[in-house]
Amino acid sequence: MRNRDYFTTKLKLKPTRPFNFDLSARIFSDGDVQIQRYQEGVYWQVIRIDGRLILSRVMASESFDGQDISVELNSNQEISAHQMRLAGETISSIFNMKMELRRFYEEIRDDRTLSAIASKLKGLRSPTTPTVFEALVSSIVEQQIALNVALGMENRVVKAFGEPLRIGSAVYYAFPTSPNIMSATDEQLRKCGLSQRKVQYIKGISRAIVDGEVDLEKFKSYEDTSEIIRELDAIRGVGVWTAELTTIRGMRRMDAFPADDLGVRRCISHYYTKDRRISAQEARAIAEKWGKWKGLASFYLIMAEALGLKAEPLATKSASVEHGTTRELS
DNA sequence: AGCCAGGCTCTCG
DNA sequence: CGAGAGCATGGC
Repeated sequence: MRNRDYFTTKLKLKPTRPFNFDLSARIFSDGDVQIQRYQEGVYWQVIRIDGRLILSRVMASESFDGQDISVELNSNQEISAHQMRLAGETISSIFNMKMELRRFYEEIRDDRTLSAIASKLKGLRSPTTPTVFEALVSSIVEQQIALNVALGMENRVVKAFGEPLRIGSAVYYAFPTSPNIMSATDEQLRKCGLSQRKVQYIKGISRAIVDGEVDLEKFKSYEDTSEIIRELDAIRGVGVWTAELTTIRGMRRMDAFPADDLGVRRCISHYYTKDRRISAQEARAIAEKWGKWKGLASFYLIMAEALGLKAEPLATKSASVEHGTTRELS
């Protein structure tokens, strides 16, 4: 369909159950309106399909249980059926719609603390970036500094080097590709707030990708998550923490467990040791019960803390989650 | 004002 | 080879 100066088309998605779109998208409530954001029931961001930019608007669809999803695509060129299918897969991937959440809930059944939290966050998915590159770059920017500070820097980088897409009177930006980053000067990247070190890491990785020395997408086909972490860790600027976050956020590896992460440690100590600070080793011991789902379990704890869920909720209050903005964690 | 925040590398001893 | 300095910005 032609709408003024751009094309628009719609498609539907059927996530595995249970799926709570509002809860899963809420992490993007504070997102930038020109990059990715969830507001008034609609999530939007630019995705790249066949090298072309498409604005995606995602919302709950009418279905028997209210868990199906409707996506509206806007582009400057006609969108083929093939591209629609790819766009659907990308959106499905962003919200982890194919993840078998029920397996996770079964696995943690013996952990009453986490089970209580999970029952209040039923249907929550952890988000995934469309590319491994995006997860890796974001994680590097987030090293050491406060999350809100890092997110501000990331948004500046996206607006400075990401490709713009004009839809109607609005302009949106796609996350920069490795060639986009490689062609940026150090000074330009520094102006986004990055340290000289991080500029070197990010440009070095981008150059290695463009030169064909590194292929981040290939890691998705690895069977062993720890092998991915080992190889990522060998890259300059990437340590174990960055590698773990990259596998979780960029490859849906829910078995990775970022025990060194300050936020994860804080959440575990909040819900398991009455806020007594714990070592990475203690954190690992507690996480042992979560089996192959340690990464998702960590995400649930972080969301629980962000939403202000009580430590020992058993019974009384309803399972509804208060409306409120949370910090963007993806 | 100064310290710390979801690390990592490089340099010393 | 272990310990420590240095780094970016913003919130407290």
